[in-house]
Parts: sequence; structure tokens; C-alpha cells
Amino acid sequence: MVELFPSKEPTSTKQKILETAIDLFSVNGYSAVSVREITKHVGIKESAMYNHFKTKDEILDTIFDLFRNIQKRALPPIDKLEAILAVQSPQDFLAQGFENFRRTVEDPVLVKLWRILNIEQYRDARARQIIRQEVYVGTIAFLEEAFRLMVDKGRIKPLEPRMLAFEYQYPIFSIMTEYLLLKIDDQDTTDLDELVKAHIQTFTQQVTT
Amino acid sequence: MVELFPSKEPTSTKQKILETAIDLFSVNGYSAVSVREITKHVGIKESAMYNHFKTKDEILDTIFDLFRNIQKRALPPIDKLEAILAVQSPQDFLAQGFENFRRTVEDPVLVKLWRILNIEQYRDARARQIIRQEVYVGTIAFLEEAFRLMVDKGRIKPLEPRMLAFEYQYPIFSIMTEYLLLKIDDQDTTDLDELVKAHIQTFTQQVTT
DNA sequence: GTCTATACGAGGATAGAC
DNA sequence: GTCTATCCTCGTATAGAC
Repeated sequence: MVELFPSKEPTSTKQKILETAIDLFSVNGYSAVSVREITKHVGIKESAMYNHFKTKDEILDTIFDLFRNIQKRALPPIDKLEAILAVQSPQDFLAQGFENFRRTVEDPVLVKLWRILNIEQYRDARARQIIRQEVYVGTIAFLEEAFRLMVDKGRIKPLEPRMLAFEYQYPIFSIMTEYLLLKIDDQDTTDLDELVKAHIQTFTQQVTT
Repeated sequence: MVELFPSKEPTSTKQKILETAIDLFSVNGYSAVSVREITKHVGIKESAMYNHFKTKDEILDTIFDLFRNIQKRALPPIDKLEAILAVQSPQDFLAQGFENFRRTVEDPVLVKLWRILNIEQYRDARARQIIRQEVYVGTIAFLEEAFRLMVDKGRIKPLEPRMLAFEYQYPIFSIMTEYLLLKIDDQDTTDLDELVKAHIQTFTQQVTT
């Protein structure tokens, strides 16, 4: 679970503002949510908000920072990969993709953060940069190196590491988006869980046999 | 190319409003664009806009209709599949995914419509419904039936049609999103073209050999 | 169809008292 | 830190003249 302000005062006004903003931005988007609306939910006047954040945009900026920091820790550093793969079979390594997926979608705050980033990425260059670097580029670089190592040690079929990374990860990105949408209307998402599982199984079989 | 009002008066004010709205919504999102801003670009007063659309929301609604109609024609009807596959090899059929992708991203209006739908889908139930039905459900149903037919006739390996549809299409959805993002900053997208091509090639090889 | 004029609530943000 | 009061701009929308 994501702690917004780990080990600080538990429910400061600043945190309440941030939590409320996350709630509202993740449903209506930054532009359609007003400072009035946020502070009304928190139970303070608009002016009081400006003691905690200089502008409305600074709230969004804080949210982006939060997501960036979480995302940075989502995967182990690339230089630890060799050690990880020394004690983990390719099957187990690949199966972790499902755990990562579950860990994200099970965390309500993280789901909201993902939604905000997805909504704002078209309008906001910061969001776009985070999505591109921390998500797309970061994940593919990590996986590419993992597959390269596995191929080099002859633990999987000798296919192109970059293509393997893509074929493994990109379907999961799409499912993630679908998940974020379904959850808005409180629709059932067990099919998506199964889909991720089946995809990883299919993929694992293709590269190991 | 998408014609907004096929064979009507070529550049009516209504069309100019619609085109401008598409331009602006696709960059800043519906909520962050004002009627003032739209009409300023068109060269009329705010009040004049209301002779063409009852409300600002009606502009968005028109945009959704437009996208829905385009999307409906993006794929042949499912009951034509048998005839199509009778004259087309699995290889050629699958290669069409690349043509479809190219046709979409080459059309500037279509790219903007996609962006608008992607931005608004979280906030707007209509957008969400279109994305789910016309895009996700529609495409997968089409492909699933195609693969079912190909499997039944022994033209590809006997794998699960639904999984094949997913493994074929979902990576392309992700690339599409990435494309929409890259193009905002006018970045190069030839890598993505190659990625789609390579994916379809990889996939085709897996199911036919 | 477009314009001017106008309504009027909502928008972000600040000053200054407590 | 929070409040009241206030600023001024922007937001959608309408009425009525041309």
C-alpha cells in the first residue's frame, strides 16, 4: 500500500488535501476539478489551501513526484539482474509480472495515480515524461537486459531480447489501461487477471520449450 | 482521410467550430478548453457558436458520434470473414493489421479523435463506452472469429482463438497509445512502425509454422 | 447567422484579522 | 493555520438588434 507521507503526522491538512485531490483528479481530471471543490471535501476554506500549496498546479506536481518515486521502486535496479537470475528460474522471473500487475491494481491509491497520469499525459509534459521514461523506457530496458542475460546463459531460446521484452510487456500495458477503465464503473476484472496469467503462461512456454 | 461533413457545404461555420474544437480538445482536453477559445480561433463571438451547437457538450457529443461512425467502418462485418479468408492467406490477413495501424496514424484528424477519446474516457461515460465496445470488444470479437475460422480449416496451428486475438491485438493497442503521445512532441515514430511490423511477423511465424 | 450587451456563477488567488 | 472578505478574470449561456 502506498503511504502518501510515510512516518509524518498521520492526517495533516496537507495530506488530506493531497488525498482528496488524488480522489477527484483521478475521476474528473485536473482541469475539471476546482480548488473550491477540493477544500470543500477537506472541510477548509479555499484560502487555507494556499498555506499548504502555492498553487493548484503544485498539488498536481506533488502527485507527479509521488508517482515517480513509487514507479522508481517498482523494479529492481538493472545491475541486480544477474544476481536475481542466478537464483530464479526464467519461469519464476516471468511469473513475477503477474505479481507486479496484481500489486498495482490491488492498491487503490496507486490505481488513482495511474489514472491521473493517463489522463494528464496528453496535456501535461511532466506526466508525459514520467510515462515515457519511468514506465515505457524503464520497463523495456529492464526486461531487455533480463532476456539478454537469459539468452546468453542459454536458459531460454535465442530470440531477440528487445522483441521478447516487447512481446512480454506491451500486452500487459493494454490490460492495465483496460483495468483502470473497468474499475471506474465498478465492473468485474477477474477476466483481466486471468488474461495476464494466461499471457505470461503462453509467453513462458514459447521462450522455454 | 476523414471528412467531417462529407459532401456538405465545404467550410461552413459549424464545420470550422468542429475542426477547431477537435484541434484544441485533442491537446488540452475538453475541460481545459473554453467556448471563448474555440470561437476566437474560428473568428466569431461566443454567442454565435450557440447557433450551431446547443451547448459546449454538444460539440463533444458530435465528436464522439464522428469517431463511432469511423470506428464502425474500420473492420469488415464479421459475417464477411469467411469470404475474406477464402481469398486471403492467413499471412496476408494478419499483415493487414499493419495497414490498419498505418491508416489510422497517417490521418491527422483520426489521430486527434483518438487522443480526445483517450483523454475523456476516464471522465466521460460515453467515451468509455465507445472505447470499450467499438475498440476493445469489437476488435477482439472480430479477430477471435477470424482465428476460429482459420483454426477450423487447419490453416494455422490449433491454438485458442481468443488468446490468439489477444496476443495479436493488445500489443498494437499499446503502440497506438505510445504513438499518440510521441506525436504531441513531434518525435520520431518510425521505430513504432517497425515494432508493429516485427510483432506481426513474429506472431505470424508462431501461428503458421 | 452574427453581433453587442449582459447575466451571473465559478475560477484561481491574495490581504489581513484572529 | 484558518477564517472572512475581496479581486478580477473566465466560464457558459441568453436576449434582442441588425
